[in-house]
Amino acid sequence: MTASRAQQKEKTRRLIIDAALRLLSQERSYSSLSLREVTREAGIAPNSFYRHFEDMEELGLTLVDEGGVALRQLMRKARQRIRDRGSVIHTSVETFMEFIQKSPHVFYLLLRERSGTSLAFRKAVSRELQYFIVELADYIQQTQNYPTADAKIQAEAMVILVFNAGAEALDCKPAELKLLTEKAITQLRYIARGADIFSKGRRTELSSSDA
Amino acid sequence: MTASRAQQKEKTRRLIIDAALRLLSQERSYSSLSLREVTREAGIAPNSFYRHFEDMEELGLTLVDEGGVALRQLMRKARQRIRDRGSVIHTSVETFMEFIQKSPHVFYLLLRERSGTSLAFRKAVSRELQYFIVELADYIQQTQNYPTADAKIQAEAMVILVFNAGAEALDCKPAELKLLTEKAITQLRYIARGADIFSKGRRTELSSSDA
DNA sequence: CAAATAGGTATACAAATGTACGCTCAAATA
DNA sequence: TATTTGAGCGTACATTTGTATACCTATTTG
Repeated sequence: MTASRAQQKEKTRRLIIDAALRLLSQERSYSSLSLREVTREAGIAPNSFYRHFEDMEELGLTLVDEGGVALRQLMRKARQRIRDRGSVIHTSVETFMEFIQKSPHVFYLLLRERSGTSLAFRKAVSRELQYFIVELADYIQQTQNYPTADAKIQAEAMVILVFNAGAEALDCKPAELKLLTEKAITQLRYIARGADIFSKGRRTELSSSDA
Repeated sequence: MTASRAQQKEKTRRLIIDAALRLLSQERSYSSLSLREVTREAGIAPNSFYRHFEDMEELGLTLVDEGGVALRQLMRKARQRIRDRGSVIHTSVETFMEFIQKSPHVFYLLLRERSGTSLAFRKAVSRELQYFIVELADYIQQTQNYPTADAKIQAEAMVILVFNAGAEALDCKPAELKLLTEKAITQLRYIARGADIFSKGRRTELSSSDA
């Protein structure tokens, strides 16, 4: 029952990843973490870090990827809920807010590195958000059959606003959380409505030229 | 023609402020600056820093305040332009994008500290953004006479989207900048349109109960 | 079973940081 | 004019950092 070398290594790797994630908070950004700090928290020697990651940047990108996975799981859950209860906007926003409450550490990372100092990080976070945006745009396009470009612009605005609401949620008392959620929902409804009006003209143009 | 003591002190203070601002870039956040680094850039001794600021946080908050002043100047300019050429949305977005091109250092600061690790910083940036939001909400309320709460929610969404477009602009080639601006304008139009539809019902309710 | 491999550690060092202490000397005050 | 004040500097020190080098030892390989 001795663990294989690969298994043991993976285990330590996870120690590092979890330690880094644990250290993230509203008062602590990833870029402010030192290598030694992470290894200390993980309970290993500083040098052991290098057996798993080239440097802190590589670990960071790994964390962003992990965050992306968590986000996509969330997305799947939201889709399920939408099928069950209808109301895309309401369900999406609420699911996202629940996610932030449940795993804030991941959100700290994504929120900050999205506008951080490392281009690699910014790109990585942006890539994760694109999954959301594309998926949402698809949904919009299917149910409303807008032009693709319009749907994407709309989806992007929505994701940004929800993300922003999440950021605000971190600083607010639980009592205000509901209000905040409602605000985001209202904003998304504005967009949905507005985009609908704007695309209506072009949509009919398209269908008549298609016909 | 010898400088008074107070004048000299103010001069050095500016050296520090300007040095810090100069060090900010897409690759360098305020929180990553060291006190020594700033004084080195300013051309003074490390210890002299303390004659002007308690610590780096105090300097940072000063910078945010300065940034706020710059923003409000910009806002005034935008208002003037709107009077001249009409089209609130188009003019506002373009003015803001010009600002980011012209003084990106201030924007680096606001962008990052808005979601940074210091509550004091987050509050400071939020306060600066509120000026924008309130002003915009006032404008909306006056020209469209919506309920106050609705106007504010709408204004907030708009400011966030413009701010976000600014952040994206930092990473994009000058050629793509125009496209990005147009995207933001479209998003704001969605919101304006959508909010209009939504508030229409309530607006008539109000005026009939007033009459 | 013997040899090679590789995850983990201990020690060590140069670099950088925040800041305490004490000094200088020009401007302000009395 | 004599005294006080305070901005700016130089030195110093403890702390933390990333990482180079060498070593140990359990697993894997031949």
